[in-house]
Order: sequence, then C-alpha cells, then structure tokens
Amino acid sequence: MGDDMARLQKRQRQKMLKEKLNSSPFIRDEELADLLNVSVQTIRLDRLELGIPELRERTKQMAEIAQKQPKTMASVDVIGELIDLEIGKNAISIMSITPDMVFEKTQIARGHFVFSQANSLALAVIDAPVAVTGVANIKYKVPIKNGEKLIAKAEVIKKRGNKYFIWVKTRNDRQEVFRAKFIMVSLEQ
Amino acid sequence: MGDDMARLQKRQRQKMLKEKLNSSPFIRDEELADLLNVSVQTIRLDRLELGIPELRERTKQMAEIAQKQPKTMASVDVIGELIDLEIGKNAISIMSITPDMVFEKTQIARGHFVFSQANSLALAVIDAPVAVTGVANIKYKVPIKNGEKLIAKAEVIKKRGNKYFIWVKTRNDRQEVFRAKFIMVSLEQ
DNA sequence: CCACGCTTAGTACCTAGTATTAAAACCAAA
DNA sequence: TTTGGTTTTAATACTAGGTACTAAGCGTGG
Repeated sequence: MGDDMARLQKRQRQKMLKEKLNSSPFIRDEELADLLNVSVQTIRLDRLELGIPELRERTKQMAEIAQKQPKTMASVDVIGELIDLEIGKNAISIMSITPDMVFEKTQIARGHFVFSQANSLALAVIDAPVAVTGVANIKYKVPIKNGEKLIAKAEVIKKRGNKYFIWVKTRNDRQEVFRAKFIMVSLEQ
Repeated sequence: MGDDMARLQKRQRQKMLKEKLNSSPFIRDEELADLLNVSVQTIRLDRLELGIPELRERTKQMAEIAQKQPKTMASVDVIGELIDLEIGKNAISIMSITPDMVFEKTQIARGHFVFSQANSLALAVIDAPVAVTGVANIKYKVPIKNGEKLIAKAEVIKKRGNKYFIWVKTRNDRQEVFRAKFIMVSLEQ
C-alpha cells in the first residue's frame, strides 16, 4: 500500500461517481479514473452497474432536452393542460406543480405559476380573436406545495361591450386554493 | 456560364446546408450528403468553408449552453433584474420583453410576465424570511409590445401583523403600463 | 488544349467509448 | 491453508463520426 489515497469501497466510489457526474457531466472515464484512483475499466463497470451512459450519450441527451425545451412556459398559449373548453362560457385546465415551480426552502409554489394558469385560461375561454388582461383581482387562499395537481375552472360571468368578466377558481384535491376575477379586454385590430 | 452555374449551385447547396442544420442540428454528414445529393466529402468541404463543426462538437456546444443557462424563469427568484432594493421599503427591477414573451400574432406581451415581475419584486421587498402572496389587485393600463423595457417599482405601504401591503407600478419608457396592489403574508415556520 | 474550380475517392488517424475474455488481487469462511 | 467469491485490472477487437491529407476525375471558359 504505497498509494497516497486509500482506495475506497465500491459503494462509496459509485456514490462519488454519481455525485461527480451530477456536478460536472462533461467528464471522460479516464478523468474519472484519475479522480477516484481506480482504473478506467473499473469506472466503466461502475457506469454499467449504475446505468450511466457514456459521455457522448450524456451530452447528446442534454442537448436534445435543451432543444425541445422552448416549449416551456414562455411560448405556450395555455399554461397547464386544457381539458375542457366551451368558448364564451367556461373552461378547465390542469397543471401539476413541479419542483422547479416551488421555492427550494419551503417547497411552496411561486405565486405567478398559479396566476399564469388562471390568466391563460381566462384568455382561452373568451370568444375574441385578440384580447388582453385589463384588471384582475386575485386571492391565494392556502399555500400550494410541490407535487400538487391544480384544477382551474374559468367561467365567463358577463360581457359588456368589449369587456369580458371572468371568474377563475383553482382547487387542489382537497380545497379551493386560489380564485381570481378577470376583466379581459377584446381589442379591435 | 457553366462555371457560374457550378458556383451558384455550390452557394445554393451551402445555403440549404445551413438551413437544414439550423432546423435539425443532430444530423450526420452522411445523411446530409444523401439529402443534398452530393458526396460526404463535399459536405465536409462545405462545413469547413462555412466554419460549421462536426455533429459531436455541435451537440456538445448545445449541451454546454443549456448547462450554463442562467436559469429560466422557472427557478429564478426575482424575475427581471433587481437594480435597487431597500428591504422593507422599496425595490426596483427591470425586465425586457423578448420575442418569446409575446403573442406571435399581435406581438403583445402575455400578461403573466408583467405580473411575474411585479409579484416577485413585491416578495423581494418585504422583510420576512418566508412569505406568500395573499391578495392582488392588478390593472393593465396599456398593451405592452415586444422589445419594450419595463421598470417596476415596488413600495411597502404598510405592515399590519404578518401582512404587508405593497404597491407596484410598472412603466415603459413613456408611461405607466401596469399597476398592482399586493397583500403578502409572512408565514411562521 | 489545358488550366481552374468543383467534386469525389481513398487512406491513415483520432476520440471516447462498447463488448468480451482473461488474469490477477483481495477477502473471508471452511 | 486451501478454496471460492467478489472486485479490479488488463488486453484485444470493434464502433461511430468524424479530421487531415493526397490524388484523381469532371466540366467548362478562355
């Protein structure tokens, strides 16, 4: 035993391997072997056991995800999944709260996601080619946690001129968590 | 005329090559050669001339860009750039309306981005470790277009118990475009 | 006719691996 | 101590998707 660093146990090494690849995914087997003080073959057996693909495959997967990403909140019309729509009357959408929508510390959803679901639903339900949000009165009733599934129901209450009055109520599986009253304004082009 | 023709064909092919790689970047030289009806070597000469790297390098670059992304809207705390903050009193943030924030047809900003900027600013300005949005009354005064730069100013109006009353006013370079009144609720852990 | 630009062919080499076989090292129980 | 099992290392053949380079063919204008 002349090695500077004592050789680690297999499990411990595999744990470190995973962590290392998590923090810096663009790393070759040879570099990993150096870091963990084992041979390249060992690293490859470890990857095989852990089901971790090779560098090029990892890179490709990341790039593909990045490519498909533009369909995030930014460019989508209705946030959440539109599951029912009767134009001019009512609409329903479902949205799941994912880890990236919550505050890390508290696991409570950032308010604007809930608002976005409701606002986009209110826009979808009205019978107008072009419209913008005019006024909104909103109330968050209970904090929403990671993993919850939110069901938003929008209802057109009345229409006056180019103004639409819409109620949106959002529930999780137990209770109402949010409600909003929107006045949407239809624009003449 | 033949020489010119050939040159034109080359230019045209290279243009098509660029377009093709733009729309589907995960494509091998061999597939490109098939598509453009030339040999693999020609494709490689074209890439060389145009300074387009090989598939693996392209993939790697995309993955690296995705990795370095300064976080999307999802996981960022303050939406927009926080440029001034006096905790418990006021705060200012700037956000530019980019093409992915607007409706394609009208080039008008989706309402929830403006809301998100204001809401996250209201949350940043209060002097509480954990807080959620309770109530909001918001008004969109004029439609906001692609490319505009929005300056949001938040001001804590009063504090009663665990409730903070905050005004946020958002302007573009000409006028006030949005205003909101928030009641934020500080939570006890 | 032949020079020039464009295109194709062919070869050697590269990286970061996989897949497989085999030998060595270690560790503990019988 | 011997045996057997796991773990580690080594060695070899093969792969994809290229680069780099040399050489040859093709088409056309001057």
